[in-house]
Amino acid sequence: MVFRDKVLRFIAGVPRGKVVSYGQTAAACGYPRASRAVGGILKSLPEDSGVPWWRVVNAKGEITIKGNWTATKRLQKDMLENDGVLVDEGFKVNMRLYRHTLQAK
DNA sequence: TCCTTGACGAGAT
DNA sequence: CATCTCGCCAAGG
Repeated sequence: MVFRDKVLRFIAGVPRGKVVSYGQTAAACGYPRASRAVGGILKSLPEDSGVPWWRVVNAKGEITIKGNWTATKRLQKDMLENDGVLVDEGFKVNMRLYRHTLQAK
């Protein structure tokens, strides 16, 4: 199992209405400090991956997307709101309310 | 194999 | 709260 696959699998496990941070995802995959790598993976994520990439935001709960691949801040915001997650004007979500936590603690 | 790239993060200023 | 700096890492050229 490659890091990339573990990441995708983890994200695929994030339930609707919840979000996770890049760092949290990296940690869940065994690399607490590979948050940046996670971003790199999502950047090159195939469109038909079926992975809910929009449920991944940075540690502050902010949508930190830059360019315009298939994804844009606007799109991610729509996807999240469609999930029932509130996104404010600054493209931020309240992590305290929506952060997805693993079963154990 | 070395070098560059970021959808990052935590801390200091 | 806005910036800057530095550390971390998988991927790709």
